[in-house]
Amino acid sequence: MIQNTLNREQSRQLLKALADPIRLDVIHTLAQGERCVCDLTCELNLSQSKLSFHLRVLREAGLLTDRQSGRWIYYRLQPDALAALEAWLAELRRHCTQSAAPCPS
Amino acid sequence: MIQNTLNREQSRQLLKALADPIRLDVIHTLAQGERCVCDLTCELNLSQSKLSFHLRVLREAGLLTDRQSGRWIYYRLQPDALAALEAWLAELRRHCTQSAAPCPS
DNA sequence: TCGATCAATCAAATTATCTTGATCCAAACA
DNA sequence: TGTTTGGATCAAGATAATTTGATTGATCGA
Repeated sequence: MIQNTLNREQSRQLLKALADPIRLDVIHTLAQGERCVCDLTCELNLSQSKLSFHLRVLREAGLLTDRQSGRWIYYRLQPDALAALEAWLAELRRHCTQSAAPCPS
Repeated sequence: MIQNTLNREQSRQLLKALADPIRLDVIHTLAQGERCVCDLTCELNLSQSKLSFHLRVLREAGLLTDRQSGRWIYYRLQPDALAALEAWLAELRRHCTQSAAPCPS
């Protein structure tokens, strides 16, 4: 990921992709290292097409990349995407804390 | 917010709450400071019940707090929630980057 | 080449989320 | 007290996301 400031739509996609229990499981599993799809279906006990659906969401959000080797496809995490989201959050927070003056009661 | 390590469910709620364009608009508006609901409906051009729905999602995720003054209800951002999510992401990323050894091709 | 395996994709069914309009409640003011 | 206003909530309908099972294409081994 070249840019480190996400636009609104990119950050929204990342947030949405992460806001799902199954996809968080995938993320946590891949945090331990690269896996092929068939390993993931076993470890996470998911049907093939279900996993494939969630992998696509994560991939399209930029959180995962894949590579093919023979008949297997390996997925791995893209920690840059997490870093970018973190930076986006930090930026948002920076704006927030500047002017927190309450309205007069 | 007392704890600064979110559990899985809390972080998922935060992520989901933020993953919506209208709610991001609300967040950005409140980043400029506290507002009452009627101001928000004007500024964001939303119907009363629609805004109310989204405010509830944000409030229940811990991103907003409200206070009543007379017949108005003022909402304000809870930057701690953003900070907590940031910390959660950082922690996740820390786990990721440790063992990124790819499978043998 | 044939059969088996890995994994993406599609359509249909299910489930979750959002929107709309109506109703209700509390505070304020006449 | 009666009326108005700000805002939450509810039920019904609309839309979006997820799940399931079937199909497809590619790769590999026999």
